[in-house]
Amino acid sequence: VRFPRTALAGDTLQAATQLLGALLTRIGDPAARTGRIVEVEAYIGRDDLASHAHRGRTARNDVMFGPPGAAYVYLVYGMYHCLNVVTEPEASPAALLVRAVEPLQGADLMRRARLERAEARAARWSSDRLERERARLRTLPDSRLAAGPGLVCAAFSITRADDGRDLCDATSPLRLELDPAHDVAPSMATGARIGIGYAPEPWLSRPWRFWLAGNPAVSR
DNA sequence: GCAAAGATTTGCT
DNA sequence: GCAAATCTTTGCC
Repeated sequence: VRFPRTALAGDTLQAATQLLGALLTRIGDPAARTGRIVEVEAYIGRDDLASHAHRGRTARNDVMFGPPGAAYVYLVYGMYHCLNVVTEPEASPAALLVRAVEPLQGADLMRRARLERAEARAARWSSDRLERERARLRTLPDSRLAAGPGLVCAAFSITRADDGRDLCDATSPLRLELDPAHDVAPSMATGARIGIGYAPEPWLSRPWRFWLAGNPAVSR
């Protein structure tokens, strides 16, 4: 089922409750990778000192200032990509960081994507380090394949090339889908955002992280 | 131009 | 619990 752009066009905290439980799909040929979004974080407006938008519009965060439904993808710590879903109307910079996804389809492809990423980087590694990584990935449970924002992008092969892509377009190779049969309300939990120690209060403690309590794919 | 930091993940102490 | 890995973006000179 198509994910309605209207669910992202308004209040970001409201949108978070819609995005939680939705499906993220990467089209492949012939197989696709699909998972349920089980953890998100909201970054809202120029005032939010934890948000990339707080210093205004730049080349990197440009799509945050654009229309809702676009993918905002950036590189953190020089090695991990993070996927955000842009919310709120144009010129109102806000987004939801996709922190964790529970694999539903194509977990084998996600595992392979994680492995290929390690192999691509292995040129500068010792041979036993690569071997250890291979062994670790072999025994990693499916539920941990995308259990973190950097891991979501590794498992779904998301890079800066996907920045700006329309996630609400039903023909997009990377897109959102609604799962009407799934009700997240009973297990939804909220808390402070993670990894924003640089931000002062009250932003540091804003309960803008949402997750499905008890789900094995939630980060940490 | 250059220096510093970062919406992370992993492994070791 | 702490530090390393790794490189783009940003801010300041």
